[in-house]
Amino acid sequence: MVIAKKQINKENLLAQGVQLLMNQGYHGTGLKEILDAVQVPKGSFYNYFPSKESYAAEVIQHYIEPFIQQFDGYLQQPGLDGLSALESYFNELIFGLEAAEFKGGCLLGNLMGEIGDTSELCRKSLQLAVYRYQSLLAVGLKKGQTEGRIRLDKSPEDMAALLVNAWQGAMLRMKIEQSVEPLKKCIKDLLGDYFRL
Amino acid sequence: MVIAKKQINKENLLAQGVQLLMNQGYHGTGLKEILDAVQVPKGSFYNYFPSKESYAAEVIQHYIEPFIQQFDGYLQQPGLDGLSALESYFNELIFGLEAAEFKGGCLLGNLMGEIGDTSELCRKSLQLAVYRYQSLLAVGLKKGQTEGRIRLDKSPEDMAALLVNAWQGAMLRMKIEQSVEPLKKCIKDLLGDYFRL
DNA sequence: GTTAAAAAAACGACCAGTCGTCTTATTTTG
DNA sequence: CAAAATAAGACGACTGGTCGTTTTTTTAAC
Repeated sequence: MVIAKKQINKENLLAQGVQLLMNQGYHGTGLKEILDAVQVPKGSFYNYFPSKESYAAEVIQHYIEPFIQQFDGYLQQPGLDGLSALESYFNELIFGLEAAEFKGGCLLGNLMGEIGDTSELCRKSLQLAVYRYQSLLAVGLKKGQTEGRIRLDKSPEDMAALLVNAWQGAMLRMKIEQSVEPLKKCIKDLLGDYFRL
Repeated sequence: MVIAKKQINKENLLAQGVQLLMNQGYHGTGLKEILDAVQVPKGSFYNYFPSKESYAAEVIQHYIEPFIQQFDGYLQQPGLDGLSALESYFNELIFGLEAAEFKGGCLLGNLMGEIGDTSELCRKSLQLAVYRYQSLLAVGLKKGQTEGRIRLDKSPEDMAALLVNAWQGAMLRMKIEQSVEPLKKCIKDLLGDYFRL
């Protein structure tokens, strides 16, 4: 099958884009670098994507999916309450970022800052990705509320928004401090204190 | 005096750099664009700065100064307690960002994401700028503590760090939502609730 | 007239995107 | 069914232009 090969190429392009765009940014990454890495000829790129901008918009969606799956895994785990699921999930993230030596951070945060208000296409894609992510975190927080572990006087959505925002900021701090300490403090402040019943 | 002209040129370059780097990012802004804007010939750039990277590192410091002055103004204002100083300051920021139609956001946040872990020079500059800013916010929080308006069981430094992080995240959200709502919620959650006694 | 600062010109490398060409599928026709 | 016609996909060379930086020339200061 040739159609399969095409899907594989596209998948490879997206996966490589996640890595390169996260580490070097949108304007800091050339198409050639991406194409060389996945051994796709320059001329073929535009058979897969109409433009670099549209490609980046797809990369954004491709990036967030695993995170949603990962947290959803914790959420579905029987015998694990919502608050513990959140804690376990973020601890795993922190562990991974430490192992990766704080490289890259979050593609969403990086691109929001770099092109969040200059590329309409990417802005919409970022909006959707963050919304999906935040909504899922809100589910975990709501579960924690019904289980009596999380305060009830704040809406899950509002708490999720604060959690996402503080986490994004902590990721930026991680990058310049070269340490996961900001991440740990962020989770401790919110999940370990502010959100707690 | 010719030395004065040189200082003016350098100042103009830095001021223009703040605007362009904030709105378009590091890799998204060419030297030519900056130089054209302040009418400095391209060949002259390296009489002012050794490299683009070093220039950006200086732009970062040039960016944060007014914010420090602005908040310090509120802090010095007699009859204004620490918590109110923080609230007034951030409300003024929000007002300004709304008037500017959410453009740019925060140079520090944007550059932390884009080049915070690829340019060592800028990393150090960002580190210093954030540290200075956060320390000043901590002074305001500490003042609020002695005045009995802010909780005492958390250190001013830790609260300032959380405030900076959440604010950075809220700025990113502002850019993609094209709304100051995230900023308002961020300040309300932290200054209006979590930090309060 | 000598020295140092300023600016023009030039540098190779790279940018996103397009070109015509060649190869492979798909469809049409007998 | 097979052969011919057509369309779609793959591809590397190339486009004009811009990148950050360096070299060379011009200008200004003393």
